[in-house]
Amino acid sequence: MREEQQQSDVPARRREPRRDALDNRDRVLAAAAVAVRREGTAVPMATIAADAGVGVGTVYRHYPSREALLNALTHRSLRLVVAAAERAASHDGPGIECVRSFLHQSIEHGTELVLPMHGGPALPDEEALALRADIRRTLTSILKRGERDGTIRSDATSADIVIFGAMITQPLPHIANWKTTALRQVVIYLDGLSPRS
Amino acid sequence: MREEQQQSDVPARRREPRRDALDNRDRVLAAAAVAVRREGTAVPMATIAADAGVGVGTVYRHYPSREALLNALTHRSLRLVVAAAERAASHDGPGIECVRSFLHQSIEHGTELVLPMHGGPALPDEEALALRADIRRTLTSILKRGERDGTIRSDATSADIVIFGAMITQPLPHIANWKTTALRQVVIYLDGLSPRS
DNA sequence: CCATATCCGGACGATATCGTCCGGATATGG
DNA sequence: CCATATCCGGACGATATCGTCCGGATATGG
Repeated sequence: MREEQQQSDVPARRREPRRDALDNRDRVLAAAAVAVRREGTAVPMATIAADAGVGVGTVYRHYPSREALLNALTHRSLRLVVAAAERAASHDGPGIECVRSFLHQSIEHGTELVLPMHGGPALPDEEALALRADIRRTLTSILKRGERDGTIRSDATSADIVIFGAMITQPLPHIANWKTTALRQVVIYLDGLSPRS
Repeated sequence: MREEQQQSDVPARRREPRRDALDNRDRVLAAAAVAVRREGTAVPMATIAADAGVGVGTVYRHYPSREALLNALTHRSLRLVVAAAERAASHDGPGIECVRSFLHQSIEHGTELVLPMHGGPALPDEEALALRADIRRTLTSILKRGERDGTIRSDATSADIVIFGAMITQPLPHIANWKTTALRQVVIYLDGLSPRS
């Protein structure tokens, strides 16, 4: 009663995923980020599919539920923030310039980011915690450096930077050049981060 | 063929709206603000009705469409901001303390505010423009005062304050005490608003 | 090049939300 | 207190979105 089955006790070697499938997966995730930031987390899946140029079936195949999709979006955002923090930390200049770099990168990412503040899920899972820890560690080292070289006040914490970074990525749809506006807030905030005279 | 009609060429004197109707109207608007900030602008009308403790019919009677409701929410928010600015301006202390008061009041309003940054409509109508002008005027006078008494840098604009105020009213659902976090950002920002030494 | 595992699009039944409408309840003016 | 203008709740038909499923297309390994 088990003829015609492949040898089923050996976990069948699966092919690598097809290239087109991986491409579509990326396209869906990128389109979903923008769509969620534009229309909210209840944006119809059909809209995301259309924006990504695929059928709804493809969206559901890669992300079986809206929850799974939103979780993937937030993980992706956390990875983007980790990368931004590490790039900022690799700068040569004083600590405050690393912070500036981090905030500028956050602005550049713009509507690609879907974090809890933007309506994304809270994600208490292990991977998210690890990514958050990464961000905290890297930013803390930047702040320490700034404190040593006298460019950052000593009571600043990584949470301050993370929160402000998320705040300025709120797009201001009715303002034509919101990037300029965001950069302006960064200037003032960085002055606030300098040691008190 | 016009007997039994009241004299119809005189614009019929309407009764005042009933008290219960006005109460319901307010309850709906307040519940809608919180619901929209919690679930986005696509939140089901039935949810808003349930939160307000009324039937859906009552919501649609006062606000015939979702668009009308969102517009009313944003008008209400603008009125709240106007009031906050004027209360801040009536303080006796130096200019920077007026700004602090304004930002603290914004935090207190929290999820009552539904502005374009929070997903609300852009509202280019006449009343909204007048309210925005009010806000700009009042904040500008505060900044001027601060510049004169030496507590605020001279290049700060009312737009800076408005935008930052809207930014810190983004709630951070995954953070237990987001008010504390917001107040912390205000401290740093206000230091950034002080004149450079 | 061929066999086939993998993937795709989108139709379709199920479910959710919309916005109206009306029988009954209630506040108001006199 | 009474007549009635005003208002209310929620049922209901219309419409929108969900998530599955399968016939056909396509990339891959050999």
